[in-house]
Amino acid sequence: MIQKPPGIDDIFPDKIPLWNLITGSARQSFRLMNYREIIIPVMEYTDVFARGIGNETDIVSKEMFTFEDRGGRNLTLRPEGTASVVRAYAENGEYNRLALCKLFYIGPMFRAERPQKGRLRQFNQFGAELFGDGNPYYDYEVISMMEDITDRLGIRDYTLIINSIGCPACRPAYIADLKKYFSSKRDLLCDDCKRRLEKNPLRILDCKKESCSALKSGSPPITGYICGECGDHHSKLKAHLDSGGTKYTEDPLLVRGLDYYTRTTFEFVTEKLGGQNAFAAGGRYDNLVEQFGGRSTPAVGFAAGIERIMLMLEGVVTVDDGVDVYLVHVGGEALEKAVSAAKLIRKNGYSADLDPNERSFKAQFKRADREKAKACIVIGQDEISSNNFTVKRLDTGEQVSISESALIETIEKMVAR
RNA sequence: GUGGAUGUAGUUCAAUGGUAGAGCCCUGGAUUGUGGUUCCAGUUGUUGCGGGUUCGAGUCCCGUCAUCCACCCCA
Repeated sequence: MIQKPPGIDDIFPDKIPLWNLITGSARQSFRLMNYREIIIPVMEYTDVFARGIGNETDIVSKEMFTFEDRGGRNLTLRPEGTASVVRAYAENGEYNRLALCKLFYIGPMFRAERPQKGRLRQFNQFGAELFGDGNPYYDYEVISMMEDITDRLGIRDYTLIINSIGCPACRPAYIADLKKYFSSKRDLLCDDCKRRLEKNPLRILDCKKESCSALKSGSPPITGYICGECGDHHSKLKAHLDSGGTKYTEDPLLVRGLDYYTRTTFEFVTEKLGGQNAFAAGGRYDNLVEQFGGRSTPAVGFAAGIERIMLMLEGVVTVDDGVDVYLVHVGGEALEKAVSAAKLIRKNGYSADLDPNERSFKAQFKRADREKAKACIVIGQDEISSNNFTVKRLDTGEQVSISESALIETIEKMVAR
């Protein structure tokens, strides 16, 4: 038996209603906020991610699907969306000129991690990016957009965590002191953190080892370092969140695994996903467009994991999408009548299905039931001779005999919920 | 990448080292034109794969692949 590679899943029809509910809610929310869709490539030059996300990050250093194509180009399957969108935006002069540019995307991402609950090697994200304005209102806008999507989906059991990690003007002093602090405790750190101490001391704050966690409380809080402008930005964001009625928790220890963030970072976390507690996250990245060779452009955005949201909604949301009409026929002549009736029904926008084999009424009704049909049309000897249709509503059992001219009207009544 | 657990019918699970089974699902039927409930009957297996031990392996051992969980990391 040929199998799929590890961590790569098929999504079968029974999951599609939930999938559509989630992506549909996201699209709806994006539309209301005036974001427009962009479809970005599934692979890029490796450099897009290496420079965008940061060479020292785990994503780039050990989680990418990277390969050489036949022309000797070094390509990578995208591990996230932001770097690609920024590359597309910076590369396209038309869009790069715009004073303000709001984009969203939906699609698969790839990371070569060990699969487990809520963590796949190919997974899907939707996300939004805004370019061209550093106003903290827009940090609020993308956060509230994700809040709106969870709201539409009926997700209540989550926490929004926010933080400011400063900017290139103020962060270096913080990192320097952080390094100083943890260096004095070096012997107590785990091996990973000893390495982080050299390469990216901020990441130590993300370590979940108890021994390292215990040291965090004594570390200098970032709040004491961020400059006036960053502080002002952060309080304005909080003011917007407050007036929008958005609940949040401040966590000065929230640092994210991608190097490009400046000022605002945020995460939507839940207890429901086991080890993988974040289902959406994002932040501001004011220097990334410039890094990609575009003109200096402030930007902010977020991404959400569709499969993780599906996990949260499983069992809570049930959607059934059966066929509208199932045609039951007996006798060769009846089949032809069923075929033309089915065509008429579909022409009027209702789905219709039938079994072309000569099977008993009972068997066909059973099939109709399994297909979750809302109504059946019965065509047998009686209907042939009277030139009528028998239409039966499956939930109530109500049944009527009508002429072809009344067929669509009758179906409309029975199929409407 | 590290650690632990688990792989038997489509599915959920049984089977002291001694002939591979059950529920659900699926197919058909219950006096031949009506589904969902009920009753009856029936189909379904290279026991993940490859070695080894044994008279004999689903069961014990080794390897391998995959899944799940945790670490790690992140959406």
